[in-house]
Amino acid sequence: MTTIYDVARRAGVSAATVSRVLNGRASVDPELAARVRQAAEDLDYRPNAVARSLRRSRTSLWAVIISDIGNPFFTSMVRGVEDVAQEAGFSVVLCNGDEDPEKEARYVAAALAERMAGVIISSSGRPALISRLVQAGIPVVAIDRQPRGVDVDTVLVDNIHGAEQATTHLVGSGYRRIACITGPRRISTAMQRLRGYQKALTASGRSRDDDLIRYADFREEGGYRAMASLLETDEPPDAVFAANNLMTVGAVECLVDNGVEVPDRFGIVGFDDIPWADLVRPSLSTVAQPTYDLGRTAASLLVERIADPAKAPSTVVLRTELRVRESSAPSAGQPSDADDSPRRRSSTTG
Amino acid sequence: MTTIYDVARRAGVSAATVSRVLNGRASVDPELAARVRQAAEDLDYRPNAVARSLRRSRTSLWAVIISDIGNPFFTSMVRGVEDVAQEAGFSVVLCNGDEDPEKEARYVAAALAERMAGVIISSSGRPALISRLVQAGIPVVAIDRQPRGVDVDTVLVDNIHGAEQATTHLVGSGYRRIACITGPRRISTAMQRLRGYQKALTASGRSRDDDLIRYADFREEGGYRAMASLLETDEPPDAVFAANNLMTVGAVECLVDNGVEVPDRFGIVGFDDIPWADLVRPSLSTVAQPTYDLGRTAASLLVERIADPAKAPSTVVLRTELRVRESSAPSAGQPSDADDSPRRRSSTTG
DNA sequence: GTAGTCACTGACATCGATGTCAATAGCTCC
DNA sequence: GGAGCTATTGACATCGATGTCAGTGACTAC
Repeated sequence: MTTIYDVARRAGVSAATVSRVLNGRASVDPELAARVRQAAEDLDYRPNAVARSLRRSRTSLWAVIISDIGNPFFTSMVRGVEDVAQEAGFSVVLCNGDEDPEKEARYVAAALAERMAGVIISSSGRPALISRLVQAGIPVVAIDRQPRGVDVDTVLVDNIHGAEQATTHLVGSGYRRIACITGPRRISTAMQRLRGYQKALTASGRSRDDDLIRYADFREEGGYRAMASLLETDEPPDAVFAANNLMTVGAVECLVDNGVEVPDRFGIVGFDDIPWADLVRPSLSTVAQPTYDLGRTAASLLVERIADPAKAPSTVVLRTELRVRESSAPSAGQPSDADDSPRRRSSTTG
Repeated sequence: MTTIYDVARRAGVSAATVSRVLNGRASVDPELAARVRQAAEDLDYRPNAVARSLRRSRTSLWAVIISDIGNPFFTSMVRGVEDVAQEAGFSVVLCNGDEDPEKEARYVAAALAERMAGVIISSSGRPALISRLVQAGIPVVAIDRQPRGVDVDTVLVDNIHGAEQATTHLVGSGYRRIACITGPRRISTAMQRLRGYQKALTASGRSRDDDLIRYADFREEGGYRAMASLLETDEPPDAVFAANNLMTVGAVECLVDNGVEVPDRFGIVGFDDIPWADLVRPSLSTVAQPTYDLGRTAASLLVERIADPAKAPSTVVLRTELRVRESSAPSAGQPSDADDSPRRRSSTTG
């Protein structure tokens, strides 16, 4: 690979001058500048980012550590991050924490070792990981999940309100025994969505029944198993609120496998939209999150923090939106166009 | 951040000795070594990967440049890469090319500038990008898509055979006018899958009709538009082979929106599986790819290439598997259990 | 004519880790 | 006892880009 010295030699100047020309930071004689540019082009010179990072003690890479690359929620978020990052002159690399604290720790270590310019993290692990980044002076933004006991910029959605709205909707649709499949206790979104569910039940005057709550793993299989376990109880529920998209899919698969009629016999609403929600039969009611905007917002916060590392951390909360589709609307409550639209084929035959 | 000199000072040795202890490359007095390790731990010392990379002129990061992070095909592949990378002591960062040659070029530039240890790329752009990496001496493996005119390690699936099998299956199911929605002409998989389709039609004695071919963009919207345009022709098809998963979803959405009965009036098979293929109604017949193994294989090739940069490039071709579900099986040809399983609700009413 | 200002340039140190080389000490062998 | 060997250690150069500082020449102001 050609270095700055090769360019300097070819242009007949010093390395310092080449650096000045290519970074445009100081004035250089136009004729010399032209020679340098020509030499750089002739040699197809590309500055060594490693050397530059070492000298400047900062890089131009952001690490986005997401907790499950297989979850479409994160992929859309990443696009939002990328778009802002690019405008600000950063490149984004993704790290797949995979809901595995070990794996996540490895990526945090890598981000530290590589002295990344910033980190956006949706943590499934210990808040200590985030503290470590903060202590090392690496700008961090937490996204989607709130790390406990660490004071960093954070972007969240109103989980409690979203879950409350979804549960209230199930109540309003006439379901009587509403269960909740939420995520691991250590993850803030799991607990907040559970709280929203409980709040809605209390508000509608229902008694609280912990037998109706399952803590799963935010994955499809976990949702399936949790649903199966709910169906096996003495008094099975007739509706469920699932705290993320993959578990919703798992729960529906379980219902289908057990021949339970959705939505007539059983209602379901999931937190977070899924792609192709319209293609699935019955189509799924969901609490949609502004995933792209989550990413954009987090990235903007990161840009600000990099510009001013001393500023006080802020938390941004974005709103969710309940999207009612077929899975939570028993035929009695359906809008009148339900049966003649070609996109709707609700199973009212059973 | 603490440096190697801080550790050296605290342990009362030279920086060289610290380096030796921590890398275990040369013999050091056990007592000194213990002091060094203690000091490193006391100070929570983490070697600066940037400085190390500069000195060694190689990093321990792999870049995986995928063409669409929203496509589940790639997410599963990435897991395969990660698992192998970890065993070999590398970290994987993902770059989202987003089917955009510009964006992809930026990530290739970043991989070059950062002197990444290796690159696995599913290129949507010009082969020149890959050549540039090769010329710079960066180990590269092409995955999923074959770059033209560049001699690098490559991992592919048998696209022609898979497409041929899918199309033959449509022929065998009794469909008569079978269309093909493929991807951009510049992408090898698009052209190979088209060729497989054509081969199958020729083999079954059908005449070739270029009006039945659409070149879309490998995305959902493109699939939708292509399907719409096929339906608008004077002699619309009664079946379609779609060359990737997202376009298949788009095509199905278009069919549903137009009230076309699948599979009785119209058959469809897509290349590459989708998650929740079983939840979608009608469930989709697909050509499944061994995505995880694709990733593992590519990663293994990369490990070998890094170990021996001079070895001759090899190409590995993995097999696909046709998964017949509802979307390509009109009721006449259905197996007998089609109508009483709770998972099957084919629309035989129309 | 001289001091002062300005634009421009190159030499040099620096970022942090590591490879190389020479120096030292301890040992064996004859 | 001295040559020869090995094990261990630190000083130093190095990777490539860039910030700093001093020096040069041209120009202006008095």
